Amino acid sequence: MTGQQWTARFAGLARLAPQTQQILLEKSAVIDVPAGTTIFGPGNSPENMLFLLDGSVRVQQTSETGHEIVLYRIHAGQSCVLTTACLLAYEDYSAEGICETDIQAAAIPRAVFDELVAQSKEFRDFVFAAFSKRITDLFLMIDEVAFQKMDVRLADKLIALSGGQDSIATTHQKLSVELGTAREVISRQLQEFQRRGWIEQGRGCVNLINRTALAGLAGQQH
Amino acid sequence: MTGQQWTARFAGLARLAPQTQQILLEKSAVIDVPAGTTIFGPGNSPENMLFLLDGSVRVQQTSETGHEIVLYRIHAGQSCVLTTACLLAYEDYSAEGICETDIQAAAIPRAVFDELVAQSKEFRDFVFAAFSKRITDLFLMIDEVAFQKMDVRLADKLIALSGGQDSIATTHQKLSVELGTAREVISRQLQEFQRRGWIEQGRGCVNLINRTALAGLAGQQH
DNA sequence: AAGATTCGGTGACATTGTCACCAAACGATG
DNA sequence: CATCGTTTGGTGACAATGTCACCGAATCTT
Repeated sequence: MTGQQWTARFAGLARLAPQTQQILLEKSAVIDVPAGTTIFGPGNSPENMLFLLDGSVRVQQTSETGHEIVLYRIHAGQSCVLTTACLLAYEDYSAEGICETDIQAAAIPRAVFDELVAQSKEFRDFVFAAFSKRITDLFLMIDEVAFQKMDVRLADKLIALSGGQDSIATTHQKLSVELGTAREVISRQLQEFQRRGWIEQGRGCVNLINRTALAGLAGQQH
Repeated sequence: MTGQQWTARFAGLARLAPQTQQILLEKSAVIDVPAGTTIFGPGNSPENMLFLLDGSVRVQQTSETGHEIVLYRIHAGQSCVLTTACLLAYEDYSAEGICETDIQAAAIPRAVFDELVAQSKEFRDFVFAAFSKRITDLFLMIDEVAFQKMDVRLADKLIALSGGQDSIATTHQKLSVELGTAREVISRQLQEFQRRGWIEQGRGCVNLINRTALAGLAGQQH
């Protein structure tokens, strides 16, 4: 992947005017970052707005009590809205972004971003749509954290993390961070799922045996 | 309050170029809405972006299980970011905005908003700062809902709702919606605060007796 | 092979959420 | 004023979840 013409690969950017795409291509740098890197976090504000070309970034937060929770993920074709937000508002991050895979991203300088927002209605719509989606997703997350039962949330998360595969490489500890709960809660719930024959467990992995049953629980609303 | 020159009254807008302020003043309509009105919600998307000149709007969400939770409030000088978001992203609202007081607002048509974002760097900064603040506040709320103890959250909320006064006109039910919990939980916790001599209760009101003690609990982080 | 670390299991208990009631206060109405 | 319905808040039992203090087994390091 050379990075040339990357604007054409994503629906949100391909509809930009040719000269707008040209500015993006000319004035941004394509960078590669290895998995595990913290690309932004407290005391580490990037100079540029990142547009993710390949890979995924996990955004999570650590509370003052030491509890962690995953807020969302950024995938290829998405911009890091929090980066954008903090670039523009001069605020400290309250969250950190960790590369879950090796990633490739376009680094767009602040001034270029501002110029594009001013010049291109399509780019404005892209940016505001990203903000909007992020906020409404956070609304849904608040609803889930506040009101959804843990078994439903865990079933939901297992389906989401499986990505169509039947085996998930993760630990109880990592799952507890995904949902903002305690490791013991995950252990008990997975035992219950196993007792029902919906999953099988190994050290560091969970195998989905009955995806339909899990999806049924996840789909329930109360 | 005539509404003339309202742009000058708010720090975020007063620094706009005079011609930008002129566009805002000329192309937006100042409207008055009585307390209790739902200014936006599912199936009720406003045509305009609202900029609040006076009063406050409570934004809350009802889950599919019927549980309610207050997400945030919009006060004078703030724009309704969710309105903005949905104007620009064509999405359905997942939340509703209810006037807590009689309000006065400037209704800015979508096209005018877009024009201002394109023309004025100061306006862009204002809008993105509002989005950024909203998102980081939602991060804090997720952290609080997921990890903070209920007594701390309630003490915090009582201080916030008091607005410096020593008497709060509210019900246990309303407080439970503020925190996304059950009425019984609020009742028990308020009884405990009363037992400690921190508050006194009347039907439909809570009187703060020992604000310092409440603030101390609210300030604790674990 | 030995020691350290990670991973997961377990029981006891505290906190919070849910449910099914109840009674008192309040408001509307005749 | 008397009555009725609604709102508000109190209560106990129980379920779900969070917290704490452990433990042993698997894995990794050296």
